Amino acid sequence: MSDKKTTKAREIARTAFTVFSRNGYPLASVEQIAIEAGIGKSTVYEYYKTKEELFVAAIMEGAEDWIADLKEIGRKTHDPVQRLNLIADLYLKNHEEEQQPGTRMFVEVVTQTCLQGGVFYDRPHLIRELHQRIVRIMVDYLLAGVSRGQLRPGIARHAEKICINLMAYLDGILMHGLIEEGYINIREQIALFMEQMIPLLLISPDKSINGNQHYGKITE
Amino acid sequence: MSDKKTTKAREIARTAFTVFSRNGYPLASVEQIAIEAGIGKSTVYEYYKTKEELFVAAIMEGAEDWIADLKEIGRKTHDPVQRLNLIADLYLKNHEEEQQPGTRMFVEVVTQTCLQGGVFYDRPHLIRELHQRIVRIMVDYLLAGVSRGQLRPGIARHAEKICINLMAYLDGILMHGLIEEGYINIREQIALFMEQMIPLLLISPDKSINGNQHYGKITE
DNA sequence: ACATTCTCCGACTCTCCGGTCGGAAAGCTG
DNA sequence: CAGCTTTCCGACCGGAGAGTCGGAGAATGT
Repeated sequence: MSDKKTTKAREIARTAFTVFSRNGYPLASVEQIAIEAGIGKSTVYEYYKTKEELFVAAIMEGAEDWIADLKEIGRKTHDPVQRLNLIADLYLKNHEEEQQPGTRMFVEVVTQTCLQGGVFYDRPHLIRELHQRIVRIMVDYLLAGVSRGQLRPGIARHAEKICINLMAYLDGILMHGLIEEGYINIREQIALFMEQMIPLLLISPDKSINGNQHYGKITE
Repeated sequence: MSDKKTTKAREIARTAFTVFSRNGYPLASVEQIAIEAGIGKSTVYEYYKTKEELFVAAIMEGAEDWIADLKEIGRKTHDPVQRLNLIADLYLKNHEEEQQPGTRMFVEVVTQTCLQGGVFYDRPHLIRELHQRIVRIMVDYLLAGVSRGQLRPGIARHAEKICINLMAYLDGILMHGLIEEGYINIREQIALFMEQMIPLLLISPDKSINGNQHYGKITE
């Protein structure tokens, strides 16, 4: 019974995720979520006490998927450069997905975290913990690259900063992609960025040999 | 009379800007804006037909300030590296300002542009034009740097992409700053980024001489 | 001082939506 | 089938806020 209940609760949270990402928290009505989940509005309240609680559940559901994808990369390859490129691909995949729900939800999270009266305004730790779990995974990838002798030892000290900067860039470019849909070519933007960034991390100063071939050369 | 009227209209738009940036579009009530502007709610409607129209005016008011600051940089110095660092400083200033209204408004603009029912959802051209004006200014700075022989000619071809990437990064890191207030040191993050980025643009491969001294050395 | 216009706003309406409640339907037990 | 529990939901409540309206009061003109 309780098992059945949590399954249904997660189902509702998934539907909620799509509706929240499409309309944003304030404009997404519980009724609309209920309709798309094929249930009555009151039924939603059997599973979640408030709209806020439902939103938190929806975010957590989405975040766990994201983190799972990130960890999957670590299993797919042990080459640090490959890993970085796959991370960029993960963002890119999000961008190319219909409606870009992931990016929109990221924007929504930022809004709800920093705005007075936002859902996460009084629970910033929830978001911070997610953020740090993600950073941690990426830092581990960089450090593993140093251990394997492929990345410069010097970056170990800045590993966290580097990862945060990478995330910031990728989040930022996807947001610009939302605004300038069709005008900016996100794939090329990211390719250029990675092509410039990765050589800075490599142990060999000879970029032409170890350079990033993942997206093909962009610069001359 | 008409002159007086536009002055007051702009005054209202400025107040609206602070309220929208603090509470976000949906939660900011016209009444609250009226209170903070020291006028009655109905008076607001003398100047703006709808809440949406007021929001657009508020955004435009803020954007013009931002663009003016950006142009000011071009007048202050003609050194391209200086200019880039001053652009980063402009973002940083925004971050260090109380409440970070600029960043919040950027988030709000993204939300209102890409969400169904958002204010700019049906007028994406307004945002796109602003975006392109900003990109254009930054591109001109890069091209001027190439002309003066300080930046590599090769970047001219990618100037727009480079500027968009820089903006994406800066916007992204400020957003992460909103989430992780106090945990991430934005100044150091940006310093690291600029320190890595600028040498890639310089004509001389000798980074130790021409390197970016603006924030001081971060890497070893 | 009177008329006219302009600026302002208090009080109202109307709609939307989060959340509740009481009871119907379905499922389980014996 | 009868009794009990669990799951569901239609109908309602209350509050918030966008936008309206009619008139008060100030400013301007004559």
